[in-house]
Amino acid sequence: MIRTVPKVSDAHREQRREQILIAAWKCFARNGFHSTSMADVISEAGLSAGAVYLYFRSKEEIILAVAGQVFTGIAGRMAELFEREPPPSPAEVAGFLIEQPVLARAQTPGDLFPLLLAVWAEATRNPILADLADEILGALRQQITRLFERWESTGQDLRIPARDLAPVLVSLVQGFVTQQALVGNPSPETYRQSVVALFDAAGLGPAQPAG
Amino acid sequence: MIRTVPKVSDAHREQRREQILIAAWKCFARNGFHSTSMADVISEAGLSAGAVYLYFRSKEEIILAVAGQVFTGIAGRMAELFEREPPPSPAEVAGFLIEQPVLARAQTPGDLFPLLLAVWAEATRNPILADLADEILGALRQQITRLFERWESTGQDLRIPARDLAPVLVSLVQGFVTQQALVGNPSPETYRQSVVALFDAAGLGPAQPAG
DNA sequence: CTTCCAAGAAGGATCGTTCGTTTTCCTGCT
DNA sequence: AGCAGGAAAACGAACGATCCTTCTTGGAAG
Repeated sequence: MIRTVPKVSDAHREQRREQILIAAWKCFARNGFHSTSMADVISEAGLSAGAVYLYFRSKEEIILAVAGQVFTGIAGRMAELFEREPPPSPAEVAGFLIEQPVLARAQTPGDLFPLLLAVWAEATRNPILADLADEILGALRQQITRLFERWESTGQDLRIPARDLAPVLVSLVQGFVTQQALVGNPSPETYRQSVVALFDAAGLGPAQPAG
Repeated sequence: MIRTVPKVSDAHREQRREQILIAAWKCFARNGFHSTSMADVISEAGLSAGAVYLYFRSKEEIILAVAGQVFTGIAGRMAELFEREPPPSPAEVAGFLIEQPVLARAQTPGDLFPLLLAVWAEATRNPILADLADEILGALRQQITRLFERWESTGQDLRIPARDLAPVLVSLVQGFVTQQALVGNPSPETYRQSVVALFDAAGLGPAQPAG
């Protein structure tokens, strides 16, 4: 009986997909989704057109894969924060949330921040990305909300409904990414300090751990 | 002597340009810059290809014109705030800055917020737009900074350097626009109240208008 | 009649994708 | 162990579609 055996292992196959995604990431970060051609991605990956289309069905599929990595990559970085005990203060939460994209930026193949702006813009018109953005953003807000509620349950006074304050935290991150991508400042340190100082002044600190 | 007389007045000519820009605005807000074809703009304007190219040299020129309107339109709305006497508190400034894009959104031909995301994304790779963004954002920050300094000079305590707090205010607006464009919430009222409450709690209120 | 605006078909270029061919590498037999 | 067979992977030229732009033609206004 004749059995067809995979030419290369699944691991190798997954590695090839990663190679293509990294190339696409670089191109998309540099020129956005619609100004990079498949020829750009193919050239950056050092492969041929036919090879790339063995691993991805279309350009759209590559876009969705990269955008998905961007979303889940950043969201995944936040996970640790939400498990902390005792619950950190809003000032600490804000400081942490601002730090993460900066750390992620240093580890990505292409500049994360312009790519993030491209993903947000694309999510306003691509239904699949819109659903993903809704899911990720909703989960992030909900986890921040729960963190605030836990913080309140330790006897602290939030003064603002937790679910209303969460989007403000998210804004502070999104706005920082936007301004950094657009004009390259303010610096992460300065910005984080200002935000933390604001929350401290609002009685939503301290950075001092309760204990 | 033969003199060439304009067939239509300059006013009419400017009106035609506006007609095309409004059509382009709608298309760009719906599909972004690079996913709308000139055929889309031409069709939306109810004109012919040849006619459109009588008033604009290229698609790029239309993109720059629309993006310029978006930038200067929003920046222009803020102008009144910076003239106020006595200087408004940071809480009032924040509330005002958040309100303006919402008011502008109701007056634009197409949805302003997705278009704004597209403009920001495009500004990260188009040098001309990058310069414009740098100029507009820089001016906005500087005017906010000056407003804070004036507020401090009335004896109030800002607790954070004015030039460091300004980008935080900008972030709160950018983040709100981003979240509204992505998931349609939070509502302007809820968001503005939360931000104002935060600044009030930080001693940067009151939101009560002077007068 | 002259002049200019508008129209829309056509041109030239680029794009995403496919497909026939070549190369590579695993498998099974000698 | 080494060779032959074959299937999968890689290549890259080519295709059809779409894009931006131009240019010729028609018509309206002064």
